[in-house]
Amino acid sequence: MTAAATAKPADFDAPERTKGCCQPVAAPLLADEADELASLYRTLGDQTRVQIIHILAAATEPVCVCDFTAAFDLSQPTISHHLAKLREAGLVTSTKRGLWSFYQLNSEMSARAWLAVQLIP
Amino acid sequence: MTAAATAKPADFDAPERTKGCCQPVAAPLLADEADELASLYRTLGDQTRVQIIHILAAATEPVCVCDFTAAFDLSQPTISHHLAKLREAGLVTSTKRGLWSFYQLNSEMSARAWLAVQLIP
DNA sequence: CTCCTATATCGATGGCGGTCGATGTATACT
DNA sequence: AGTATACATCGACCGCCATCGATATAGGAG
Repeated sequence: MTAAATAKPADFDAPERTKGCCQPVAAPLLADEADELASLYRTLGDQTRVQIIHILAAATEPVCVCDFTAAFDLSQPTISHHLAKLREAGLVTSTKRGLWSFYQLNSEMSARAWLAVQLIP
Repeated sequence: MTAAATAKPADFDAPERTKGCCQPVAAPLLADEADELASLYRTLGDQTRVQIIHILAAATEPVCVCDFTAAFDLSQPTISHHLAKLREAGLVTSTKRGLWSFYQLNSEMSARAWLAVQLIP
């Protein structure tokens, strides 16, 4: 039997070739762009950092580090580590005020990052 | 000197308390919701999976696994692993057709996942 | 100056995940 | 039957990262 004569068992055209099935696919993203995107997602791929962003998004003023250490059942170095990750990713900024550090969402973050952050309620 | 008498060195009100600086912060997200969000981000936090989503978003028909193995410089089990991750996350669906498996974006993925996927050009 | 507090940084540790080769499974062809 | 192909699964390895205790830094209080 020929392939063309058989009824199509699904609703999309199967490749006609009987050997190999390769169709042309979209050109890959530039490695830099794909890695930058994946890096953004990876930054947000941690429950604690999601909660930190949630708190910052709801705050009307910069939030003190001590408030984060009080809000999570984690050590102070771990909180500092997560805040540093968010800072390095450009998602938050920090200002020192005496002994305290205050964090807020970075108003100048990339549009892409802003959309990603907005998924957090 | 009293704290109230000093000029404010920044443009937001510092906590008046001299001991501790804790302000009320937003109630944390439910652990399940935060973890689900972080899990979604983590699924997209890999360059290869970003590229796979990019290819699927540009495709007009389901894409054969062999096209992915041809598009990446990775072993076939690794490609299968990434596709399985995307499938478990509900971002893609697969259909078998003879020897071949075809993948496409899951048209029924959650609204949140859809927005996250849309960040990939 | 001396002590205390708040935060950042350092080093070590444990676990998760990307990767691969080997193998299993199912389908097609002879 | 037997063979070949496409894909999934398994087991192991290895690097990255979240976490912690310990320490450094720096600013305020006495």
